[in-house]
Amino acid sequence: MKPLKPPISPFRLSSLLRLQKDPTLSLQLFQNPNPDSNRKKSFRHSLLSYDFIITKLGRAKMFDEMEQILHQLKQEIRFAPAEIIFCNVISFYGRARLPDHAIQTFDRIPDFRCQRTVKSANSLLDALLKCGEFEKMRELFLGIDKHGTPDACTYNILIHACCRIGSLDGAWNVFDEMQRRGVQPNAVTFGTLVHQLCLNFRLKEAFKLKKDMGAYGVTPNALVYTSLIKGLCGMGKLSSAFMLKEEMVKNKLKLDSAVYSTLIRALFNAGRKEEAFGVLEEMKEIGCKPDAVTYNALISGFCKEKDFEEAFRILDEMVEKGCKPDVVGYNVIIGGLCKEGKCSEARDFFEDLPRRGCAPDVVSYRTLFDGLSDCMQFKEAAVVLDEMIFKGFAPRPASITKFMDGLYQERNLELFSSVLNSLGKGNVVDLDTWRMAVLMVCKEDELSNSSKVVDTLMMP
DNA sequence: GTAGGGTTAG
Repeated sequence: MKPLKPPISPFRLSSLLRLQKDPTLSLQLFQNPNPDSNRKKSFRHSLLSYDFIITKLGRAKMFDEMEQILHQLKQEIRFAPAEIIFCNVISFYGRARLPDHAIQTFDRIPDFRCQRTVKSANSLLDALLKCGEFEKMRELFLGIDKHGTPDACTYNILIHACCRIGSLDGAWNVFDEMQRRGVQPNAVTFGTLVHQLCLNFRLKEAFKLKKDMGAYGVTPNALVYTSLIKGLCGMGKLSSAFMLKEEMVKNKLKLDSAVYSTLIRALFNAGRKEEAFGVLEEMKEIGCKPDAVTYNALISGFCKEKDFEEAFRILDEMVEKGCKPDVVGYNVIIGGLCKEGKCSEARDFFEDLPRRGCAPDVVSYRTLFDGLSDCMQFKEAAVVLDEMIFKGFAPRPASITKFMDGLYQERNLELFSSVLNSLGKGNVVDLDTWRMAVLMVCKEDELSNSSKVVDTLMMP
């Protein structure tokens, strides 16, 4: 007879949950902590366990399961959950572009015997920003006093929102407004503004702001420096960028992989590959581990040089060094191969992604679709299109136009009609593209006589 | 782990 395992304690469960990487296994553990036990008495989960499981499910976008746990948490009268749990849930929904879910979560916080403060309001503001719901952001901000006094974080999100819509003037207005309200700008405020100035190639103003920060009692941190370094690199001022890196060292700021990835990319773009390897060496010397972004910069560099052998070698090196290649790196290779007309190889590589433990994302599909389309491999492109629509992704409108135009040039009526069908079903075509397709059909007698195509177009 | 930076596509 198998010896009975002693039942697991809530405390032990929470530490198991913390260590469990797989969200599905975590959920099983949470729902059935004592599989051997016959006791059907419900397990008294700790608040920490709830916290862990909700975070894991949210990160994995397993929202139905997460909502189920939240429902269970609501029934627990033993404790009142901390607000941070809801802040996290709101930001998960924001990242997943589900603004209504984010709003609902915020509205229901009091049902959990938890007091809302400006923190969850800020989380919602940021989630709405990520979803591009600017009108809803405005609404929330106007009524934010119900939940607390706007703090630096609130204003920083608003500044970020202004930057997103390209209004630096608006950002400065918020910057002034926060000071009128007695809220001091902090490192994040300046980091956001400097970054935006650099994006707009307004380096001079960015550097002036870096200097002016001191008057607010804020010193430039690594993020401010990284923005400036990237800005300089973008203007081709590499030696200034390197000088800034040395200034970071002088100011005892830790150099991280972000700084180095920027420099490596810039060196490759400037055709100074050898120096890029020198930078990589320096990283090793100071104990800064290259991460996926660093390696991706190298992969991108090699792809631009059409040196795919080296690009693939970097992938191997990543695996060797224990750095998991990510979807961005794979997308770079797919795009690079397509650009060189090697779209069959790109497709083979794309199909190999699952085996390599990577799920293709919307960029992977779009890149491959565009590549096949450019190579006139319309049949293959159509297969990719169907698959991406099935996955809930959509091609860029310009890609569809180009693709349909190619089919039209080839007089490939059959594929034209079946693609229209897919596009209609997937509901991924905007009105302009649809109009263009109709026009193309009508212009072509041979095609317009085909009732099959007309039927497709008439479809609701 | 309420907010800001680095790699891809556009």
